[in-house]
Amino acid sequence: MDKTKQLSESLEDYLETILELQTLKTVARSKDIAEKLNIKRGSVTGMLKKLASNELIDYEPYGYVTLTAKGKKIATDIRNRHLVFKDFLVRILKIEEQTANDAACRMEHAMDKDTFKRFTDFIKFIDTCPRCGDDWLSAFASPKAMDDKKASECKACIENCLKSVK
Amino acid sequence: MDKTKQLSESLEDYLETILELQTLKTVARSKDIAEKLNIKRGSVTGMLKKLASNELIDYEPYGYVTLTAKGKKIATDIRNRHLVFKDFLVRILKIEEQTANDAACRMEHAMDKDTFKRFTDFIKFIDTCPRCGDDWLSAFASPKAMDDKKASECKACIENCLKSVK
DNA sequence: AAAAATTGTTTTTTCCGACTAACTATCATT
DNA sequence: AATGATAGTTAGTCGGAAAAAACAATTTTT
Repeated sequence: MDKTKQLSESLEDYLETILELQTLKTVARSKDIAEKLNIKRGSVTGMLKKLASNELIDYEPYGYVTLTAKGKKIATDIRNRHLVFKDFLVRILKIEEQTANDAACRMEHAMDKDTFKRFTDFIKFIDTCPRCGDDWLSAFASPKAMDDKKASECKACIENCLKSVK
Repeated sequence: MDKTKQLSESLEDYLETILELQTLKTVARSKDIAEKLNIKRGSVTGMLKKLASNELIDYEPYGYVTLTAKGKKIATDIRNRHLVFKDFLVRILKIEEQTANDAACRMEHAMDKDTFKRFTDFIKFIDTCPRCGDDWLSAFASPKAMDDKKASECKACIENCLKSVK
């Protein structure tokens, strides 16, 4: 069992899709996989075989596809990455839904495990540290955020922040 | 001139590498490109032809490779993305140099232009807003960052922050 | 300038992941 | 149970990107 072996982005996407279908519609059908991934039905079979040969899914011709424990772990992992990046893009950077989703789809493959962990920690930090509350987030989101600010404004802002944590 | 045409990640990596070599060693040699990208010499030639046919580099067999204006713009763009991500990973998330570099290599292809702009704005915001100074960064970096904090600690922290901006 | 070493190219092969088209199994309807 | 519709599979092809091996040009060394 070679833990160092890692999947192509493509195979990761299949796993993610299968997980999604499996939870959404209780079962993953080849046709739906094709639809979600925007590829043709015929392309799916071969990939399913590949996933099966890696013991990531249970699959036999004409049968339904289900994730193995191993496959589910990976799939859940990737979905999680997707959600974290999308959340970051939408909630913090204020990127529009669909654009964020597309970017998240690519970002989810880009970080090693440790780096991703660190990233999630950072988001959590932002979400819990009182020095970056909602007002802070909106300050960034506001159009004039990047303009020069007078020190006085900053002072007022921090005083306000201080009040809210008393 | 089809502006919507976009390059594969692979071709983008070639451009980035050529730019790097060009600035580092004044000239990009096929062999060095291969080395940087960890591929064999023989694979480079074909890609150079492709880049040349897209008018992104000036290239003729056995000659040196240089970026055209068009190619240089793209290359600079990508290098910029690389640097921004790497800086974020190293300076803010405190990821180790080499790991950060690898992740940046992948992230640099993942965001559309607007999303990336927004990301850089966010970093700039973090770097200029007095509510997130160096002490704030270290607070995240410190091992106990993610532990629960007493409100009193937070209060003291913000008071400190306030002082420094007076 | 000739020999040797280095660098660049060509050609052929391989792998991956998709497509098309034809075929087969399964399901739904009557 | 027969018919047709839907879903899944097979087989062959293609494009992209890299590899390997053989060859050609260019430098370097002497």
